[in-house]
Amino acid sequence: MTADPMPELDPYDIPLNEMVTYRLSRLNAQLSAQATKFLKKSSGLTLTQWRVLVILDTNGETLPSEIVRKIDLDKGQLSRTIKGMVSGGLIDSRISESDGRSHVLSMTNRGRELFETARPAMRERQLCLLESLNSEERSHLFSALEKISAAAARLDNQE
Amino acid sequence: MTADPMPELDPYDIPLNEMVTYRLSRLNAQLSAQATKFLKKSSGLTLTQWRVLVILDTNGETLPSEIVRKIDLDKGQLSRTIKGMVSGGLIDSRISESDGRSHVLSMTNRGRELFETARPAMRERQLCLLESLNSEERSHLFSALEKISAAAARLDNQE
DNA sequence: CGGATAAAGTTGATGCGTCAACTAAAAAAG
DNA sequence: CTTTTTTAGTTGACGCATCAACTTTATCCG
Repeated sequence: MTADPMPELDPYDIPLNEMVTYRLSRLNAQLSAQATKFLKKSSGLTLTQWRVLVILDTNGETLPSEIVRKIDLDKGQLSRTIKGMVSGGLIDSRISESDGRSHVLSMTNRGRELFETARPAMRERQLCLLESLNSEERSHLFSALEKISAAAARLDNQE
Repeated sequence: MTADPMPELDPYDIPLNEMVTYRLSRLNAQLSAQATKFLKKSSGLTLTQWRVLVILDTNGETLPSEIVRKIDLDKGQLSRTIKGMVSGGLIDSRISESDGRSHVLSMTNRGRELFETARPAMRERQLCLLESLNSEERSHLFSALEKISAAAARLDNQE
């Protein structure tokens, strides 16, 4: 547990004791800005709209509550996103017959069209990112992310 | 809070065709929400305010433009953050004598006080997160993040 | 059955992150 | 010394992320 050389850290220029968290946040910002740009250029979709369409594509008719569970999206944010997508004609929403609280969502033709427009670039991008790591590196990465997440969860609980 | 801790990956039809990016965004969300909570509880500082104070602590008097360069913060966001910090008495801002455009920032006593209040918990947290990985895992992680970032940059450039 | 409880969504507030248009001041170019 | 270009910072707009309060509808349970 001695100090080990961290790549690219100027000793006197380390901002926060935040190296790990800071790195993650920068990379995430870079990636999501890029995804946003790709989507905007190809289809005008936002990232959240895209994610909703991905779910609808794979699952068919879906409830907002399922989406919340699947991608851990805040239900408030999702509610607003859905509102926008319905009024933009990307999806339809109808009240479930079996549960008056639930809204059944489905893709419209227009939604499908935009989705298919965006898909190739998104797929290509995903592939390019994945291929920058070999499978060992990838599994190491996922394992490290998992460990950090677990450590964070422990911190949350011990409070 | 994840629904599927590790969604099964079908290499052909990737579920959220976003595995890497999605994972990173979730972990980042978890970490930054936690940092926000820690700060709110200990000192009432926001994450950005905290980062600015960290810089001022390490560097002493600093210009906004330097902060932008150091932590890659959007200058608009920084401008607003500074405005709030000045009006909250956390920092002082005076026009530079050598450059009428530049604002020299410095921590006030109150800013220092809040900073020192928050620091122990933040330090402890950072340590706990770092210690969840051994030094080999850590260097692998950083290297993987670097590779992904480079791949993303290549994608940006080839456009 | 009827009251407590939980789940599905909606809405408001706040912070973070990015982009673009703008002002003012400094530096470079001519 | 003026014109042009950069740089510092401000402001507005939008999307993403979280939390909290609230309404409506289902469900649990005595």
